[in-house]
Amino acid sequence: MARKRFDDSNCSVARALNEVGDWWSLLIVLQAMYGTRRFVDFQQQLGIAKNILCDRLGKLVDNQVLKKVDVGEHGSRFEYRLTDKGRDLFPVVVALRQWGDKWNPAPDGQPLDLRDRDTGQPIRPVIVQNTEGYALGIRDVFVPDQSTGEEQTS
Amino acid sequence: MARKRFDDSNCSVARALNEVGDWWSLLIVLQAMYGTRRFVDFQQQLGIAKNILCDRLGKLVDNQVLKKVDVGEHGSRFEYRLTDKGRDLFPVVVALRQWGDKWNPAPDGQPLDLRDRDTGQPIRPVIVQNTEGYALGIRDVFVPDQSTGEEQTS
DNA sequence: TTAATAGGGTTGCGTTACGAAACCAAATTA
DNA sequence: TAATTTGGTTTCGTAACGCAACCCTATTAA
Repeated sequence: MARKRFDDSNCSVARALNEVGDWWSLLIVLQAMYGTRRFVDFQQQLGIAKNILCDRLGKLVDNQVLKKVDVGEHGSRFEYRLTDKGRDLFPVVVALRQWGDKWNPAPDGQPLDLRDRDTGQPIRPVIVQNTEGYALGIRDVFVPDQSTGEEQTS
Repeated sequence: MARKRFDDSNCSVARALNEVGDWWSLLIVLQAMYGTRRFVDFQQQLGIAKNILCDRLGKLVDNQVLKKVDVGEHGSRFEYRLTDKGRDLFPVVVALRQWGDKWNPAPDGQPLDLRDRDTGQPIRPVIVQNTEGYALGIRDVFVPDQSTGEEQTS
């Protein structure tokens, strides 16, 4: 049977995964954040098959994560650029990177650290915060019951 | 040919996606964060085929995102519980949820909001921050050149 | 004490997606 | 005019997905 889709799921995580939840899409977005814009560059930097890249770029454009721009310059006719929606995946990608660095450190070297362009300082770990900015763990949050507004035990 | 794997990739995002980058794994982790622990509960709440669930739970246990606990109580013999590594995916999941809520809002209702158990206030959007706590976008960060320590243009 | 039920899987099998290589076409460049 | 480059599409073998059916062990009900 067909692979399950989550387009109409009432879970926003599922809907998000429906757009960027496959093997390649997030990596393409990551490359785009590094500045990659052209088809061949994505292909070479990711080592992805062209038909798959084609498919993913198309879907990402359909989902408005990327936009396809026609640039009539010297052989490279199109560029794929991040939209605001795509750029908004920055915290997701950074959080995922930090998780990977922490729990599956690269065998051969130091983790890639991102730094603040202004100060040159490393960035903070991405965390969930309450309104005062304090870190929250899983047990520190709850989902309010829609009907009563009361706290419910998870 | 075999599906591409990223086990030994020097990119930590790729290594992270290798563990939780498929359609179901992150949703399983999400359910676990909601408190689900037993096989049948995962199955019913996610609507996932049993063999797929079996496979994913096994991989998540192999990757130490979940741990399988033998509980000899009244028919339910095993529980799958988050490890510290699994709990550390909290910011990733929350960031993904917020992205999904923002850009693909549920057709039928309000977004699920998480609240601070202590104050009852909604949580903040997950962002990337510099050492002072200020928000950073893609263009505000750079990857220092390993050899020189100099800033490089992205 | 046997039968029924529930939890947790495994097996088969058809459908779909993935991925490498080959092929294609428009636009440049040599 | 020929050779490249960019951006694709096609073909086809392999791997993964997903449903249904079956299986085994404990527990509960009759």
